[in-house]
Amino acid sequence: MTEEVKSVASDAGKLAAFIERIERLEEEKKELGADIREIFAEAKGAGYDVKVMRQVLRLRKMTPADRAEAEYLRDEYKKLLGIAE
Amino acid sequence: MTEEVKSVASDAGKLAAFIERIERLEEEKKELGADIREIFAEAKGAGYDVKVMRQVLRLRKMTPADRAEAEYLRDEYKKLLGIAE
Amino acid sequence: MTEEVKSVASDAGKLAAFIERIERLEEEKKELGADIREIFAEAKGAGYDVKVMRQVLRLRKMTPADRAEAEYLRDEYKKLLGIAE
Amino acid sequence: MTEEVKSVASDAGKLAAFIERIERLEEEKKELGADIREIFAEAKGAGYDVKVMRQVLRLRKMTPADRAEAEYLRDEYKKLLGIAE
DNA sequence: CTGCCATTTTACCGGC
DNA sequence: GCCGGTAAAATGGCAG
Repeated sequence: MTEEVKSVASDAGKLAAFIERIERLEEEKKELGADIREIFAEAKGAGYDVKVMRQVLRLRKMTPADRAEAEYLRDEYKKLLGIAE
Repeated sequence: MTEEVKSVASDAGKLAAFIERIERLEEEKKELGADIREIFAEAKGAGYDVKVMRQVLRLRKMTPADRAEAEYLRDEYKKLLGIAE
Repeated sequence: MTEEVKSVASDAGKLAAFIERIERLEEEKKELGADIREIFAEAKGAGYDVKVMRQVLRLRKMTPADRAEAEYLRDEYKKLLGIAE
Repeated sequence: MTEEVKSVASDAGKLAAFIERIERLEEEKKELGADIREIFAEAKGAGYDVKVMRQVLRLRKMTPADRAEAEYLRDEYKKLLGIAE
């Protein structure tokens, strides 16, 4: 007596609801992205270097172990290629 | 003759404030991403195909964009023809 | 149980070789960019409007892409309809 | 007796020639890009970390002064934000 | 010098 | 769990 096999056209409204909820959330996400860009612009106006800020943000996201690993690799590659410290 | 404008040692708190505001917003963005994934999971549980849903979302996004594109192309051609003859 | 697979201290020459091949190709790319700019300059000297030329180039690139796009959209819709009914 | 005011439809062939030369060069540029991506893939297959390779390439492009400046700024920001060395 | 556009780069997500 | 491709973001370059 399986009545629920695969949702099809019958509950189109349900699918539409899912889609719309997702679209709403994506819209909010987009706005947050805009807010973030605004803050970077503001920081730039205050004399900070946006690129470096992004690097730092990346570092703060990493665990200490990841950070160590990343720095280790970069240093090794630099050594192998003869880039001065 | 100060050419050095980049903010550095001064305003430790200001930089930190910018960074923290950004991190807060990124956190919210991340949460929205999680919410969206949840809805997909829910829809999947209701028998919908996630891949198809993503296609629908993409199409809904693209279709208006495409219309704008087509209009843009027409405009460009008109401009070019206006110049050439 | 070596879990460390990332190449590091070994093969200094190998890494350097990869890097140098890439740098060589990037160099060539850059030169092509310069050649292109030169042609624009030449065309400008011959009385053509660079901006318009760029539009023409863009249109010539986009028009086929757009056709592909339209076909793609049709396919997607067909697929979706095929599933829904 | 200015005969050369603005090139127009009359020398359409000339414009076409410029356009085609440019398109040819752009095509070559694109191929070089593909070649580069291929090398990265090869390096990856050999166990190298592509992301780090890109960092190193960037470093190699910088002058020592730029490099020092970038590292100085990054370190300062890290200090200000309390990121451990 | 600023804004725009193209390219590159990063992050995400489903599939294997 | 990793890899691949795909979409968004960011960076760099150019014309104005």
